Amino acid sequence: MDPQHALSLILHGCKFADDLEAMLGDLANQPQTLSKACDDIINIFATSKERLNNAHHQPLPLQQMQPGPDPSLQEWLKYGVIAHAMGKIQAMDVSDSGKGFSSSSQRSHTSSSRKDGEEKRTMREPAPQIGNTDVPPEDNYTWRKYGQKEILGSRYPRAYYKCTHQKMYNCPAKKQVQRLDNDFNTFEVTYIGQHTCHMSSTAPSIAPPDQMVRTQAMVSQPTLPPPSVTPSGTWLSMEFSLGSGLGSSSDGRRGGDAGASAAASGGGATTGSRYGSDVVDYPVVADMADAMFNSGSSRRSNIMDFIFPRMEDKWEAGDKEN
DNA sequence: CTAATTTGACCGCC
DNA sequence: GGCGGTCAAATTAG
Repeated sequence: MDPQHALSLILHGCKFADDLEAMLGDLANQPQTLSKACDDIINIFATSKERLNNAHHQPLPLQQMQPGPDPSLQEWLKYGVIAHAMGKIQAMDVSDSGKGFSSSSQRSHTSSSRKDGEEKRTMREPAPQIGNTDVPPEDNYTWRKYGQKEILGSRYPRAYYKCTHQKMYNCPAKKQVQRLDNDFNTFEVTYIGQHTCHMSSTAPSIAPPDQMVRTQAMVSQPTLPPPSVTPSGTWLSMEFSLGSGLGSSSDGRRGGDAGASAAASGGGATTGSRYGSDVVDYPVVADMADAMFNSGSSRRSNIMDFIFPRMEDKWEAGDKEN
């Protein structure tokens, strides 16, 4: 129904607002961006209000919003000013204005490690603004996380993966994933060693890193998201799935950090199955939570708490089928 | 129950 | 000695 989409809109608005709050500090010196963000939030809420009021008049399901009726709205949902703002911030942080988010800094350097000639390929993977921001490149291999470490001078931990079939096939392939400290939506992925496991089941074929780069490049293009893939694709959308997953799959997790793993279960693993959960597990959510809630230490739930509890079941019923 | 993730400990290199 | 990388026990998820 439409009200439901209105609700999701509201959630988007809440999230934006929350994100904005978290980024107030960073945006302080960008009044115009702030203003625009406010506009967006206002608009989102206004639109959702309209939706609610005109629910019966013009059903405009979020999933089917085609550019036309509400292009701007769609834009907020897809790329959100805040996302752009963050890009700007990051760009500023990086200290040059040209590069921010979703630029084309695919691979940076290729260096060979000193240890026994193991090849080491490092590449930057800009996390897409659309779809699952949390999912670093997908390379048709399945990885198993075997460690995570705080790296000196980096804000974000580095995660260590090895090929899932390492034991069976003695596959030496490993990779390290780490977010740039000044660019939370850019992953630096380092591949070490080559896969010797060309198994058909999980690893369809030899997938050279290039292919992966292509994949992620495709994903990271904010231009034309495949209409069918991401209905409400946005860097926020996964957080919504997180939200629903959180509420549904767990009635209050263990300690405090329920978010990440819940997101993992709900997050989008596209072709590879495990891979998703591997990486999602310290996803941008956590990252953003870290980066954003740093200042305020406010959880993302203040407003959402009202909304989520009763939305979850609806959502999980219709929205997610994982 | 099995498999994967988490996380502190351990190890080697700089 | 500090740091990055890996191991492995404990824990969690499917």
